[in-house]
Amino acid sequence: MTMPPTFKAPSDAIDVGPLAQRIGYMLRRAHKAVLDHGNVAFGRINLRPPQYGILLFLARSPGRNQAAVGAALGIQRSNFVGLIKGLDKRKLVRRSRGPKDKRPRVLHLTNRGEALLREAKKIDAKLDRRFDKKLGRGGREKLLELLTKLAEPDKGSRH
Amino acid sequence: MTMPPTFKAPSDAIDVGPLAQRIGYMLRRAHKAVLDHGNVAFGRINLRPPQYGILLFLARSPGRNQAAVGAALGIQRSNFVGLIKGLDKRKLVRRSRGPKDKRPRVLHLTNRGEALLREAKKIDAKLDRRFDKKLGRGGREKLLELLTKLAEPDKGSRH
DNA sequence: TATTGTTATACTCTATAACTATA
DNA sequence: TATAGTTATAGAGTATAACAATA
Repeated sequence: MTMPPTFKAPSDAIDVGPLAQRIGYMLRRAHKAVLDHGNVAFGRINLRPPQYGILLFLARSPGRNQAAVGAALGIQRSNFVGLIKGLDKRKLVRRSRGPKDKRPRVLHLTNRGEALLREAKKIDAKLDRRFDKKLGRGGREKLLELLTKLAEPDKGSRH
Repeated sequence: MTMPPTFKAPSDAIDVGPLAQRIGYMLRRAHKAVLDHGNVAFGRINLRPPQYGILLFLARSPGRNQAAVGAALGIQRSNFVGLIKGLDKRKLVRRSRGPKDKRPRVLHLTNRGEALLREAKKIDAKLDRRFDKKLGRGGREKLLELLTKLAEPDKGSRH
């Protein structure tokens, strides 16, 4: 197994050696690549990817409060405030207070929000086509399956 | 396809609906989960994951300068300074200046650096075993293959 | 002029503590 | 007292500009 040192000098691919086998490193690189694309694409309709996530979630599960939506998306409620305020100011979401419990702000998409979401979904589909081209047949489904397993909380973590 | 609203209330799994099918979202969740584990594990030997990456890279490719190592790891040279200084202060790496070109600082692992890297590799292997358990047989290899494809720069991006 | 390392700075994402108003 | 939203703040990670020394 004595291998000669590899110097993949020429093209734009860099030989990072054993790093290419590290899950954390490759997740970082892949996430950044995908995020960069998302920022550019959604930026055209003035949305950041997390805000698109909020719209998408509210279309399916309207009527939740901020804490619930934030928890589902993995965003702490304090950090959620800025995101949702941005959407509120643009009249993409409605934050109503119920007459019974006046603490929670119940979230709904407005008509404008639904319209923008339709645009955003087109952008998203375009992004997916680009990624599908890279990942190959069945690649996206397999990737999502594996990422879901990684993201699941540890069972019986005796660490 | 009229599906009833899904309320996966009980366990710790949250129903995020269509978000679970978004590559960017799942990459973010998976990356964070893996990073959290890495921070805890490598924190025990006072390393942050990017610093482990530097040691790993230098063991395989010694004698490069900061800009080269940073570029290979996807870290800008300005942001690389703090990371490498931390390793230098702990005598894990040597930053020498050649007599010919006095600008670049040529990087090598010290004996201490090699010793710590051996410890770090054990921690890394332990992390991998944990991830392998989640990912199942062949999961890690497949995941790395897909992430590599995603991280590759776009060819002929006509955007 | 270009390159290497460096500093300073800013912006995003994330994390924690503390406040308010409600319950 | 507990909860929901909010504010402030701090820490990573990342990005850009500018500078000094060197080539």
